[in-house]
Amino acid sequence: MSEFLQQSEPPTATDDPAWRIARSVRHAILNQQLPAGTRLPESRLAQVFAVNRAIVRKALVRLTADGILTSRRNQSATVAEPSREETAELFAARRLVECEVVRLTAGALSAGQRQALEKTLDDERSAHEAGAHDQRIHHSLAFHQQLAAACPNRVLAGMLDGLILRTSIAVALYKVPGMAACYREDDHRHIIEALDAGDSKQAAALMTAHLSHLEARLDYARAQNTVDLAAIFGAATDTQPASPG
Amino acid sequence: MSEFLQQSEPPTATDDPAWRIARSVRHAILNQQLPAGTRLPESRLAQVFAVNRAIVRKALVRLTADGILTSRRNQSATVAEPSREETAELFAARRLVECEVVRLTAGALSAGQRQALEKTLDDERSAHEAGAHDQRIHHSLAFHQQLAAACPNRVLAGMLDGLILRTSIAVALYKVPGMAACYREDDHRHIIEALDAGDSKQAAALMTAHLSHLEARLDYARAQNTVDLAAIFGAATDTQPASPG
DNA sequence: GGCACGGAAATTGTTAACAAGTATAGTCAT
DNA sequence: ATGACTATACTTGTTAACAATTTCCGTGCC
Repeated sequence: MSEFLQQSEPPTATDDPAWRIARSVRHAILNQQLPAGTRLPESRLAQVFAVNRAIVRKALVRLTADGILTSRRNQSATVAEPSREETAELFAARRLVECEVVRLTAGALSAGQRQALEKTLDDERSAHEAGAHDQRIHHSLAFHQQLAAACPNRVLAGMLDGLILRTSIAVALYKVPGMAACYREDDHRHIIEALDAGDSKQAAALMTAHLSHLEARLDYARAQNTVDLAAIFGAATDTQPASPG
Repeated sequence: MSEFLQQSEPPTATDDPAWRIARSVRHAILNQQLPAGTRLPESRLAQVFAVNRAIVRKALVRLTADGILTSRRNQSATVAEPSREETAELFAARRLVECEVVRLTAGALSAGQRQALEKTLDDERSAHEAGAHDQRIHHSLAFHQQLAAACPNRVLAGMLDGLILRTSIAVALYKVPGMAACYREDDHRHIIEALDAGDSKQAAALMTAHLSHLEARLDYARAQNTVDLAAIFGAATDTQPASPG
């Protein structure tokens, strides 16, 4: 029934082990370490995170509800593989939601939020100039997430969090390899400037253009690669430790 | 992270027992049988639905992700109790999403969808004239759900499904008792007419007014009542059958 | 009468084990 | 060499039992 309302779920289950796993998976997806279609077997995740399978299952159910995993019966959960149609729908939904978010946020940024955004902008620019493609994407995503966090409407913010995740899967799936060069460096900064000026209309227009530009450079000819779960999540498996002779 | 994307999750888990439970709970909430704050203990639901607790837990995790239940650690899940602020945010989000949905749906209704909507309109009117308050609400919700189902953008449709559920909880929580009389009978019909005419702008405007009118007549002085789970879900518990004699 | 304390009941958290289904690889026949 | 077939390994589904926590109620004290 539901796949949005991401948000940080404030006090309730921060110490829930299932939540730690869900956060790790989301983080890995945002950092493009888990391409679309990647299988996530319960037992494997249970090993990697050193927890019971039931706990993994809880995280998996949640992530499936978020729409970033797909679960078929008696089969491993996999990272969602949004079709061309769904990708278009995701971008349309995100334009609608994120534009409203910036409208509501215009002129309402706290000093701390403004400062954090500025830092993200700098980090992003640095990464771009250094040619650190993955880093730039990471900071770019953080920019949008901070926008969501700054939105006074928490419901919309949660929806945007979910859409950011899902669109990032689609982008990783359909992006063209040499995409970094086409990155429009000042988009984010212009949006912040409109926000500072309290110009909600301008901010929304810039966001629409920004997202449309991103969508326009997908080419729908994907390639998926396999990954090592243990390496990504930084844990040892030691199921078959080699004994030195 | 996520609480939206309701939708029917087409092929994957239709036969999943956890799904049956989740659907029953959603249905009960939509029919105002489970007021906000109602506790839903795992063992009790396991009894009522004659399944294992793990299955119930799966449904509960999902419904929590949907934002219609809240789960605190070591405590029973309860039906969400949206605050005044969250209710306002829910309505704002729903206006945004549902207006876009009707915009996209205008002039794009299939014959079957059009016919189903017409029937719902008739049912709603009949229920209203008969003074069947609960029935009228049921058909009214069905109207909005059918609109979501008709939307070509499935992502937005899923988000709307979730928002309809959550706003219905808020409405049940904050509605004034004698609300039936204030129901604006022709709102839904006018929207359909705009949809038929392909007038997306008019349809969106009518929907905004419709939702704002609904929100405006909440009074934020709630009263919650307890309920009998077994009676609602129509199952026997027989934990302590009274022996005659 | 109200409040603090304590114990019992109820409830969720966690785990292990088994059952059932699916995918993989190897074999054999064509 | 290719195809179907079978056995094996892998993965998820389901269940029961125990541990930890919370809630509820009754008691005693102020």
